[in-house]
Amino acid sequence: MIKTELFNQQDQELALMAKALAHPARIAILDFLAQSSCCISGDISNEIPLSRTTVSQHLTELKKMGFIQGTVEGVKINYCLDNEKLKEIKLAFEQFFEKLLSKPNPTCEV
Amino acid sequence: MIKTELFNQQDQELALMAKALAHPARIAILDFLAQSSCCISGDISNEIPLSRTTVSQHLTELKKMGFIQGTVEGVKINYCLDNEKLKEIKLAFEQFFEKLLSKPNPTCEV
DNA sequence: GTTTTATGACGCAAACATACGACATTATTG
DNA sequence: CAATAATGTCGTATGTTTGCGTCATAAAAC
Repeated sequence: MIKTELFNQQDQELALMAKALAHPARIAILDFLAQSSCCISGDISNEIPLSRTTVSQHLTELKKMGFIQGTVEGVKINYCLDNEKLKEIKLAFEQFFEKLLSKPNPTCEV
Repeated sequence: MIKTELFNQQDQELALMAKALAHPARIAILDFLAQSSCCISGDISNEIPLSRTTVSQHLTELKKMGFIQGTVEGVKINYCLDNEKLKEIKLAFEQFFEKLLSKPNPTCEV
């Protein structure tokens, strides 16, 4: 019943990136990682009003799409933004919107 | 079980915009509307490999988030991009990514 | 005024996402 | 090596999205 494979590769990828941002918790996590000058581990869970388990899942999701990286440091894990990848993602969105806006508004009125 | 209301307004709004883009069909619809020099009605269904009903739902979703407008013209409906609103959305994403990238990559290595 | 055409609304089933507690794992601490 | 701490994984409940067929509606064509 899922039909995403019917669409072209580029559309699918942009949709996946958008999906990764499609939850306020994940936006908040990215915000928090950007603000903490160095990358923090499970302190993220304390900043997000969700259970540790749920936050862990959101982190996994963000990692899967390349927004963040995790570095094991003993028992702890340091998560941080992947700035290079973020630049790519930013560019993908920008180019998409540029494409949409490259034509003047059509005359929709009858 | 839904906990979005626990997050701040801005995060919620960005998440909703991202959600609207989180399906390849909706990306494809926006692409198509951008390419057709004037706005087209149900021809969109013919361009998207999904049933007319499903496309209609995706259109409703895009309209709800302000990406597109629909103008009734007799039996037909002309859909078109809302360029003004698109500019706002584009800006919101840009500012979000700027914020994330405003700090140098933290030193994640041990 | 009946038929056709273009659409949206409704309802349902299958797939996915979200949220969480309980368990497993692994590194440190004592 | 036992206890503790920091995490991830699994299973499960519930909520949401996707996709579609059928029906309703309303303009246009006959």
